[in-house]
Amino acid sequence: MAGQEHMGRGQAIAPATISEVAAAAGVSRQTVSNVLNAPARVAPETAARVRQAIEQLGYRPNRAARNLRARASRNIGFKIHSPAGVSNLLDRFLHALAEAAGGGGYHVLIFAPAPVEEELAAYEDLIRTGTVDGFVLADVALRDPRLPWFAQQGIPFVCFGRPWGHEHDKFAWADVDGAYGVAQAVDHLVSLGHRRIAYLGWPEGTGFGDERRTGWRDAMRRHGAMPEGLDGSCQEDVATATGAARRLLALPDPPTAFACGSDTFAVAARLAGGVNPAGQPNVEVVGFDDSPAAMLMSPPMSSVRQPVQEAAQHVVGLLLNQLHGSGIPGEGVMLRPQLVSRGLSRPDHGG
Amino acid sequence: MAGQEHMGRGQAIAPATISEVAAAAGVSRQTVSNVLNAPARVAPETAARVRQAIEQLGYRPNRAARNLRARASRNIGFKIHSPAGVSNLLDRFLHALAEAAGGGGYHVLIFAPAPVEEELAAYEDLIRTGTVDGFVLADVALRDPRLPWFAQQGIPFVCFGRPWGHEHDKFAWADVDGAYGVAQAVDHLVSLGHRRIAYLGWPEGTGFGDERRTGWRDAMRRHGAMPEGLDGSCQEDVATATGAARRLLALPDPPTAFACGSDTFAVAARLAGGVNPAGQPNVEVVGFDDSPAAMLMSPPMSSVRQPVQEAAQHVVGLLLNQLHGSGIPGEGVMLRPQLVSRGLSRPDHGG
DNA sequence: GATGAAAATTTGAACGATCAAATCGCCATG
DNA sequence: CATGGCGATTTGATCGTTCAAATTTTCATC
Repeated sequence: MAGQEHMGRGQAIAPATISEVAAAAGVSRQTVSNVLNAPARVAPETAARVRQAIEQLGYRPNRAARNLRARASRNIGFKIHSPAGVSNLLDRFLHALAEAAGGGGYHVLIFAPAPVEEELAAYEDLIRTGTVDGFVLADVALRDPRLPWFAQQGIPFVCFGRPWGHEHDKFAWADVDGAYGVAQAVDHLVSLGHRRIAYLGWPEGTGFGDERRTGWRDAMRRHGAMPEGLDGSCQEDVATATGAARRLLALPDPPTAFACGSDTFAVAARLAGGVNPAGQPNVEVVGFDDSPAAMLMSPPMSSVRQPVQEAAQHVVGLLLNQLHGSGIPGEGVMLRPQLVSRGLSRPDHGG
Repeated sequence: MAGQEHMGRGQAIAPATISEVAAAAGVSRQTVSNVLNAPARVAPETAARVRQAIEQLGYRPNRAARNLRARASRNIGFKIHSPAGVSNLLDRFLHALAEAAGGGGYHVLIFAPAPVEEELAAYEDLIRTGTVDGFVLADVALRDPRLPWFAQQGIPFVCFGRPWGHEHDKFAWADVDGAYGVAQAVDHLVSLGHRRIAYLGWPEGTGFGDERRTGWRDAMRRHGAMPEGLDGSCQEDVATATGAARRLLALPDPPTAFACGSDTFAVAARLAGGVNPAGQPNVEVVGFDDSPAAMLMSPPMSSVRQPVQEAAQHVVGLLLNQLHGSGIPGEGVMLRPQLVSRGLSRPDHGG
């Protein structure tokens, strides 16, 4: 009975080798290898015999030996950074990344370089030792110096996020259209009856933040609303952002709603707006990232959700294309986020 | 000039091998190896010459070859699961894990088995192929069947969380004293003048949740307060938990404060309690996990913070001990969480 | 200067897989 | 019946490193 049962019970694991399988099946090493990697070359009965031996011995090809011979690790490197803010975007992305990588026979290897100055050295080390075949970058900054450096070194990589500050068609990336997302937020707020819609997000210079702000401004103009004076860009921490939102609300003609660059900003906007005697927020707020906190707030908050799963799939696809030689390093994929609308959506609001 | 400069610029990377370094330094392969792995065996001037050659060629030992020879991957496997709730505990843990592993020359390899039924097969595969040397489990359930299975298979592993439902001294683990944490929360609430302190957490059967509830009950008794009727255990989603909290608040002698099993429960308790005309919450709530949301709430919420960094360090230490033969698989480390007290802490609260 | 011990270095083999080339067996064809 | 061709299988070499054992060098001692 070939079986599901485990054979060695309780002992430390000493996996079978290809030679042991070959001996058990009465064939040579190479034939076993062919059964697994080029079944067409093997006669059907031989293949069956070999497969049975594989089952019986629980054989699985050794990864290190394969890697050595193939000069490839089948690992994707990902630098993990300390989480900040309420968003769990990176969490979701990492999960999706592991899933997508697994589909292609790859694994995700995470690392956390202790001092920042050693970051480039850490990347270089992982590549030179053959620990990973390439990288996924999820924290691309404006004019990120890593990108040209990677390219110059011939290190394969793909960005989750556009290479802001560089020519987009020189690097591989998958990203979400932030301008479209914020425009959706504005459209939603307009449909609720709002005209004075402020923006709360990062100050000029983050790339993705600038795009989101542009999305807000363009959408406002499209609706014939005036964005002037309603830009509340500031640092992404609640204290600062709450202050910025309060300043806007103290204007002679204050905003009745906020479109925000992130859920952290959105939380700040809600705090600044306060609640009316019925416990309802005085300002309508739409966040970005759809973090768990958005749903758990009272009342729940609308937020723009990024298609993280698709993004991860594209990122992995682009990287594998590069690794298998069939892809160019200058390829971009743009995805559309989706507004998750929450709340009672009654337009009898401001005024 | 031995250098920081990179040498091959723009070309695909073809790292130097140990033989090339040996040739450049005029020594044999083994001497180069010794310089790196057993410097005491090499004459000082020879070592210097070899080191210079290493620098010049940018040599880094190939990981696959090392792994093959050493029969070890120096990788720690970690199954990543979809995030849920406001807590970013796992995020923080994963970051700390990668950091701790890196300190010991290891890396963290994450994977996400698609269907749950294949989970054990996925673990087995990673071990049999030598892709990882052991596992860290951060999602140990009550009577988790993986633990005895791993032990029986001789697969090294360490749990972040106690092996509830099994004999604790049969497995390796590091965990945080949940009872102590909730007791701290109760102490804090008592010091604020509260006596009627309810508990909101998971229903019987999670292990860690049961311990936290016990911590609340024991602390209440220690203070001479009566926990009876104030246990609001229910599923961990906001709708359900809000309902449970409301039922408690509707009692003839309602609680004035809540100690909670997680920040998600705590958010629900705050929602159920509502705010007074001044915008202040009607009930005092202490959460667990100190998620970003706790700090961002208005007013900020106290929460019990787990020493994730230390936990990760211990987890890695215990695993490496097992892998290096000097550790037994039945060792546990208990850590103390710390209450992060927030808010204006004015004791003039309850009726 | 011979002797031996200790230090320094080198050689050969092995880890487990796959690639490339060689060999074997079989059958159709002339 | 020799020949060629083709499918199936095997052999030898190799990926880059480290272990174990062998060898060479150094140096103190008598």
